This record gives sequence, structure tokens and C-alpha cells, in this order.
Amino acid sequence: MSDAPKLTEQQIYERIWKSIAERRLPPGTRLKEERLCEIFGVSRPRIRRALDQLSHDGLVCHIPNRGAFVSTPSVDEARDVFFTRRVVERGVIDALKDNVSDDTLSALKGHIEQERQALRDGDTSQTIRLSGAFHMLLAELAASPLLADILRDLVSKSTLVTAVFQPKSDTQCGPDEHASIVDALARGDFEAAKSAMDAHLLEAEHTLQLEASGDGQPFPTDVLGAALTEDT
Amino acid sequence: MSDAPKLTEQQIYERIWKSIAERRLPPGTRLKEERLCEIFGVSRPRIRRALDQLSHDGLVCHIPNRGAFVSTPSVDEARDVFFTRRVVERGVIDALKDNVSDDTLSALKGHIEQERQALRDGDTSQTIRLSGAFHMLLAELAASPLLADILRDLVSKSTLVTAVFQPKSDTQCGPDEHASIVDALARGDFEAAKSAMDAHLLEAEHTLQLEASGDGQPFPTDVLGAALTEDT
DNA sequence: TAATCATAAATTGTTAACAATAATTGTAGA
DNA sequence: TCTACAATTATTGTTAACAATTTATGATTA
Repeated sequence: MSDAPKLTEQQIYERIWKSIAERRLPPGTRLKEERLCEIFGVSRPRIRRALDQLSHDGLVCHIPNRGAFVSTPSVDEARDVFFTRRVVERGVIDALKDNVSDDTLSALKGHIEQERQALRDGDTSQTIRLSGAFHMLLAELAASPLLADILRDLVSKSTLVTAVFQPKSDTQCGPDEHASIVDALARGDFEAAKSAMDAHLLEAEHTLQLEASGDGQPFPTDVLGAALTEDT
Repeated sequence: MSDAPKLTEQQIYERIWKSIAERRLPPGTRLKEERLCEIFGVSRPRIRRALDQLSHDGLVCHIPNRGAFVSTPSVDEARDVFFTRRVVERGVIDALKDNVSDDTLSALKGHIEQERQALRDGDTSQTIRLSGAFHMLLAELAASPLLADILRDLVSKSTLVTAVFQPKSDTQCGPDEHASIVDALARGDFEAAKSAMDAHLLEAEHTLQLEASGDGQPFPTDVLGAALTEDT
């Protein structure tokens, strides 16, 4: 009747991860085990293990005997995420030093073009996805799988942070700022690339409202089905 | 008969993690679920979840239908670990900029004194533990819990790397190099501190034999009981 | 009418039994 | 004597039933 391939817990982890990272599952969303079983068509232990992984990543907050919820970062955590990203992404550019081929550059430029297209189309979900993906692409082109792993975590946490502290999501990570990083790389000026990256991340942090209400938004009721079923 | 407190999976995770990080469980060691159940006196799912976490950290390699083994890093992974540590630990020093109080400095100096003592005593296990702990202490004194988490992972991976690629473990992370970092911090010279850290990590990397045999050491038979029971 | 306590429903956490897969050992044949 | 095949054993993976904890609802009392 449907997909018999019997999703592995890794795949479930990925799916939920992606839904959180692309903001289809907002902070505070309850992740009821039974409901997830229905959605993915697997038994509870499988779901449980996937949730454990997410909880270990800090994307999901697991309260004993209460259940799992999409994490709602605090102001301090928000600042920390951005600080850490600056540290890590400077490292990414260092790791790129010996890997800036023409292919690399055209891949990056192609990506930025996609970002511009999504922005023109007004496709918010796609825009969010691509903004994060740019940073990931940079990391994956670099010579450090470990840094890329670390950054994947950080980017997904950033998404949560912006979901909480940036009510109007139009002030996203802009393609132009990404372009200026790539331009610097194209010139071989890595110091400039690092500065551009730093400025870009600081800019993103400053668009957030990190003084006001820590939390207070109501928990949505049942977005799970819609959020998790799509395989964008 | 013994500890009834019923270890939580988090505690089990910590115990195994620590045993790996302190090199009591060498790379390649098989982690048989049933055996671990006996040792910790808990049921299999509990062990399973702990192993999943470790596997997600990359400290344990989980082969389907085969079981879990302490990871044996490759040469490329070894280099990557050290590269990433340089990136992250430079960030740690940045994060320390506003936190260098007298208490901080005396804590660091006290730690180095402990390291010297352990080295004098010829206590290898303690020396390994304290070497890693110095870097962790630095990270915990900094204002970034996230960086500290990331570094914890990296330090434990470093331990695996040195276990594989440094047959003679006497050429460890020396207290003197740690001292020169702290001295720079005491002077308020953060650039010097970063340089010292970089040099220290490069030095550590260079003492490894990263050209020769990738793997070839036999798997030890049953060190689990001895390695995990001790609560050092 | 509001607040508190008790009961009931729902959800997570745990345990135990079962099935499937892979490794090892032993045997038979060349 | 060595190789290949088969059977047994051991270990992981899965499923299902059970227990404990929490939350919500409703009734009773002040």
C-alpha cells in the first residue's frame, strides 16, 4: 500500500532532523511517540532511538515521563550558537585553503543563484533550507569531515534560534552576503573571506531580538503529519 | 547485593565514554551487549541506548548484526581530529577573553601542578586523563558551553588517535607546553596563547606515526570488566 | 463559585520472549 | 592435507505485553 522498505532508525532520525532544521517543526512542538509510529509506520523502539539521537544533539528536549519536545533555545544558548559558528566557520575557510578549484567556485555560485531564485519566488521554506545549505556546502567542500559534522549541528541549532527570536522571518541570511564570501575565495583572499563570514554571522545575530521575551509562544497542535510526510 | 541505585543510561554512557577516553578500552575492543549488562547490572535496551549515543559520537563503531566496537580511527581521521582541535581551541581562547580572573589562572596552574605530579609518579593512566582534562578545563572556564561540548568529543577522539598511532605513550601532551599557554593568558596576550595552543597541538600531532600501518594490533580479549568497573 | 482532592485516561519507561542474521566449528570430499 | 560446505552456536534486532508516572477531568467541600 505504501513504502514497505521499512525505514531504518537512521532514516527516521534524518527525516525528523530535516523537518526541525527546515523549521517545519517549530520549537516547543511535542513529539509524541505513538503519533510518530503511525506516521513512519514503525514500532516505538525505533522512534525512541531516533529521538534519543536528536536529544543528544540538543535539538530535542527529552523530559522524563513527559515526552520529547523540539528544543526552545534560551537567549544565552542563542548567543553561544552564533559565537561557536563564527569559530567553526572561520575554521571551514582555513580548511578550504587547498581546495578552491574552479569546480568548487562554480558549485558555490550555482548555489547562490538558487538562493536568489527562491527569494524571488517568495518560497520561504526553500529560502530557509538553502541559506543553511550554503554554509553546509562550504563545509563539505572543505577538507574536514569533522568540521562539517559539527557545523551541521550548529546550523540546525541556528534554525531553532531564529525560529524563536526572529518573529518576522524575512530578514534571513541573504544571498548577497554569501556572494561576497565566495568572491573573496575566488580572489584567493582567505582573510577577507573570514572577515566576510564573521560579518555575515554577526549581522545574522544582530537581526535577532535577543533581549525580549525568552519564551511565550503557544505550542502548535498537530503539525507532525504535514511536517514529516513531505520529502522535500 | 551491590549498587541498587539502578544506573541510568546517561551514567552508563558516561562510564563507557570515560573508559574509552582514558584509554582503558583500546580501539577495536568489542563491546558485547550481554557482557555489559552483567557488568552494569542493567538490561539490554539500556546498554543499547548508551551504545547508540557513543556510536553517534563516533567513538564506537556499530556494525549491523555484528555488534559494537571501540572505533579505530584512520590516518585521515587522525589528521582531521587535530586540525579541528586547532580550530576549536583557538575559539576557546577567544571565548576566554573576558573570563581570565585570578581564580581562573590559579585553577589552571593547580591543574598543571597535578599533571607534573602524575608524570613524576609515572602514573600513565592519570597522566593521560589529566592531559585531556587540561584542555577541557580551559574550555569549561570559557564562556561557551557549546564549544566545551564539542571539545569534549574531540579530546576523546584524540585519545583514540594517540592510542592507535602512538605506540610508545610516553611522548604525551606535556605540562610545560600547557604552562606556556597559561602564562600567555596571565599576561593577557591572547594571540600568544593561541599560537602556543596551535604549536602544542601541532607538536602532539607530529609525535604520531601517521604514515605507517593503519591498523594491525590484535583485539584484546576481556578487558571490559577491569576497565569499566573502576571509578577513577 | 472557586479551589482541592481523587479518580481515570493517556503516555512513557521497562522487561521478557522471540526471530533473524552472522560467525565458527566440524566434517566430508578431493 | 587442504578446501569447501553444512550445521550449530552465539549475538544482535524486533516485537509485544506490562508497569509506573503524569496529566486531565470531574466531583466534593469550603
